[in-house]
Formats: sequence, C-alpha cells, structure tokens
Amino acid sequence: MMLDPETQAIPRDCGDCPIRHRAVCARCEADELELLDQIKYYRNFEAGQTVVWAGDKMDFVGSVVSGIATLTQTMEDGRTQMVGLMLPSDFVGRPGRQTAAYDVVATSDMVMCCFRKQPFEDMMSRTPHIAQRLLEMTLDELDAAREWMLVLGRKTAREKIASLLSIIARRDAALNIAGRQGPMVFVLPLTREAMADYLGLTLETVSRQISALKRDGVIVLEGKRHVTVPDFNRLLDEAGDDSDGGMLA
Amino acid sequence: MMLDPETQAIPRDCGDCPIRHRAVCARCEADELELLDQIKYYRNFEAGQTVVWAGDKMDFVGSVVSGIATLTQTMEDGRTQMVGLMLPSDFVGRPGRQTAAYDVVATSDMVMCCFRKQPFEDMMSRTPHIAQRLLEMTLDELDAAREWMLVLGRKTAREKIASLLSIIARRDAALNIAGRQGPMVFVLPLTREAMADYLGLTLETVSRQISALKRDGVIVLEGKRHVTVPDFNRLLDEAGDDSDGGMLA
DNA sequence: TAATGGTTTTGATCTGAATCAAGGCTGTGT
DNA sequence: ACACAGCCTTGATTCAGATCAAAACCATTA
Repeated sequence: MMLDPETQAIPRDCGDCPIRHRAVCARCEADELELLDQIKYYRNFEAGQTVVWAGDKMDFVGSVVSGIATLTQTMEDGRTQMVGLMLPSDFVGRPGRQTAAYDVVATSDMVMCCFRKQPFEDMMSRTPHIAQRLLEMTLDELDAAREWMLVLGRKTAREKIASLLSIIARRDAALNIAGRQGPMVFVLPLTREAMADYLGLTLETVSRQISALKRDGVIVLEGKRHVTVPDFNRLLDEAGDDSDGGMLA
Repeated sequence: MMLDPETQAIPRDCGDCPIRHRAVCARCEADELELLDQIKYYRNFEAGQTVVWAGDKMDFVGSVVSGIATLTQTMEDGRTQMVGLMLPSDFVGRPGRQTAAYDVVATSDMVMCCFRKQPFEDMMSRTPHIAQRLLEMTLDELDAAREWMLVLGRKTAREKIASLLSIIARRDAALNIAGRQGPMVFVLPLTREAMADYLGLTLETVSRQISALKRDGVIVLEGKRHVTVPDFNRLLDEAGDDSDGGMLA
C-alpha cells in the first residue's frame, strides 16, 4: 500500500520548476514569484483519480506540473465528451467562479501547483503580469477549442485519429526540444476509451482506425501505447490539415 | 444603389451605446471611456459581406454593436465548420496577433466598433479594466466553445437543432429583458446552410429535423425564419440538456 | 501456474445522417 | 405577369460509424 498520494508532494523552488516559463507565472519577476511562492502548495494525484466533479465547489486553481488531466462533460444519459486535455503548464480552474464546470480527472499520475482561489484572485488584481499571461493562455485555449470543433464537426474517423496523434506528437516534440529529423516516437497517454471521448467516437471505431493507420504504414505500434511516426507530413496529410510543414513552432 | 456602407457609420457617444455594459469597455470609468472614444471608429457591413479572410492581415479589433457575424474554418476540400457566432457586445480579433485565424463574415447587416490594434494594445497594457474584462469575456467564450464541443461530438441531429434553437431563444430573451412567461418568439438569424455549418450537419438534415420538431409541436414556424417556442422546457428536453429550469440567468 | 479483470481487437449487423436528385416557395428585376 | 436566383423541403438510396457480440491480450494477484 502507498501513502496517501496527497501527502507526498515535494515542495519545490519556483526557480527550478519545469513549467516556469510556460505556466501562468511565466511572466512574473523575481519579486512576484516570491509572493506566489508563499501561497502555492503542491498536490499529487494518482492515475484515475478525480480532481473535482463538475458542479462541486472548487476553492483552488492551479497549474499542471507533470502528468495529464482531462476535462469532461457528461449528459444525464451517460454520453461523455472530453473538452480539454490538460498538459504540463496548462491552467486548471477559473478565477471568479465558485464551482467546477467540468469533471477534472487525472489520466496519469499528476502533480499540480495549486493556489487557493481567493489569495490568487487578490494577487491577480495586483499583478498585471499574471492576468496578462492568463489572458494569453486562455486565448490559446480558445483557439485550440475551436480547432477541435472543426475536428468534431467535420472530420472523418480516420482524420480524427490522425489529428489527435499529430497533436500529441507535436507536443511531445515541443517538450523534448530535440530538433530531430528522424521518426517521431511517443507514448499514447490515453486509453482507447479516452480517445473516443475526445474524438466523439466509440472505442471500437478508435481501435479500428488505429489498426487501419498501422496497416497503411502511417504509424508503427509497439505494444498498444508506444507509437512511432515514420513521416510526420504523411500523418498531417491523413489529418486533413495543411500538409506544408507547419513545423513545430 | 446604396452608398458604400462603410461610409454610413454614424459616430455615437459611448454614453448611449447599446453594448456599453456588456462589451470589452464594460468596466471602464468615464476617463478610460474618454480615451477609448478617441481611438474608436465605426464600420458598417452588409449582410453577406466578409469582414476578413482567415490568414489575412487584421490590423484592428472591435466589438459587434448590432447584427451578427460568424467565425468559420475551412478545410482545403471545402468542408467548413462555424466556430463562433458573434452577437452584439462580442469581441472580434485577438490582441497580439497579426493575422485573422478565421473567416469573419457578417450574416446580417452589422455595425462594429473598431480600434486599431496597436493603440488598443497600448491602452490595454495601461488600463487593467480593459484587460480584466477581456479575460472574463474570453473565459466565457471558452466555456461556450466547450459546450459546443459536446453538441458536436455527442448529440444527435435532432438534439443539435434543439440546442441551437434554445441558445438563440435564450439570448433573445436576455436582450428583450422582458421577464415574460408566455411562449418565446424569435427570428432565426441563420440560413439552413449556416445552421448546418454550425452544427456539423448537412443542410438537408437541418431542414428535415426542423420539420420534425415542427411536426411534433416543439416549435411553431411562420414562414421559414419566424419561430415560436410554446414550451421552453420541452425544447431544452429535446436538446438533451438538464431540463430543470436553467432559467435565463 | 492459473484465475481474474481491465483493455483492446475484430467480426457481423444495424442505423442515422450523408448523398444524390427533384421540386417548391419567395422575392426581385424585367 | 413572367423568368430567374436563392433558399428550402422532401424523397430514395447509400455508407460511415454505432451497436451488439465474442475473443484475444496483458498485468496482477491467488
């Protein structure tokens, strides 16, 4: 048996925080960081653990430091749609709101850097650098959500899978800054069911389309989760995106 | 023949602007409003006119004052998805970005209150009230986009139509503050094709489902655009939303 | 090693929405 | 009044993806 994961969080100095330059604190000066440092606390979540349920009171906000979380919406009859995939540096929660709008679930083991909502809001109103960065991040998320509307509304099952894979591949390439030319390799952080919930498909269709992409040589699988992409432009092409090298910006 | 509609814009004092309390300027004090007033200008668009094409340089941002605009994304093969419906007070454009991310088209005659991007950005960094309000509006839009992801990913054609109708009905009720109990009445601001682009359907399916909702008494049509909703909760129910009176907040 | 439970694959069939194809309605200009 | 153009409706057929069903895979635990 393990200790309560919540108690394992290791205090960390903002200076060597892996998301220092991308998270909501990215623009903060040393003195501002100091203040944030005083109100932050870490929380660990195990894979599968729920962070909050939609509608529940949520008295904190925070950044994903490592691991992955999902935001999902559920209808009364059980149909679910994932509406956000929260990766390291992404911001969870909404200042100025009392309750969670979506179920937030840790898909892998995850660490969050949290702030109690009230102190964070106070700080936000006194620290333009935080509000500025949050606006920028929110605009980026809005663009991502709109991009996803096109995927959900107009793409075929095969294109949907290719779109998801290319997003994950791109992100992975961005983290492992390696400006490599060779084939991209990554681990799928989602089950087939989670992919289906993201893509508005059934898990059977997800499985079939992954098999088809494998059969056609667009991807190579080792095990169920380990993916190799021999030709990224080919994958983009299958996703129906502009195939010109959008190149990992 | 008409005059170039762009020249018809009538300067208007911010004091009696119909979107004064809801737009990006909502939180501004009198002196801040004064400054905005100096850099604003109005533009008129005719129904069907394109405001900007995706990818084109966009050197202004602004608020919809009256009328309706749409944001759409198009794939190379012509498939299109509407990703935003811009109503009075909604904010068009993104500070800090050079080019338009989406096609912006006026669906009806429309008036926009515009600001050249650079002066607006300068002002934003000096006027927290503007940045704060923009953050709030962007968070609202993000919520709306995520709501729409559920519609696109998981709802049936009938539910999609009912969802769209209830959104339009709700908005109309919010504008005509009338706290009426009777049946809701409104004019559809979109063609069948535009509805299809919003809902990820074909226009034939839109037409069929509207006919079906009419046949089943969920809505009453006079002409093609004039809609009456005898029982709003019934409509919400058809949309698959929580049917408890979410009540026009 | 075997039993167990969660995940994934694959097959057979069904179905909701797309596609293909006429027509109908309404307003505008001649 | 008529012709034309844009929208919209309706019908027939097709097809992509859902649903139903079974089995394979894989990691634990007994």
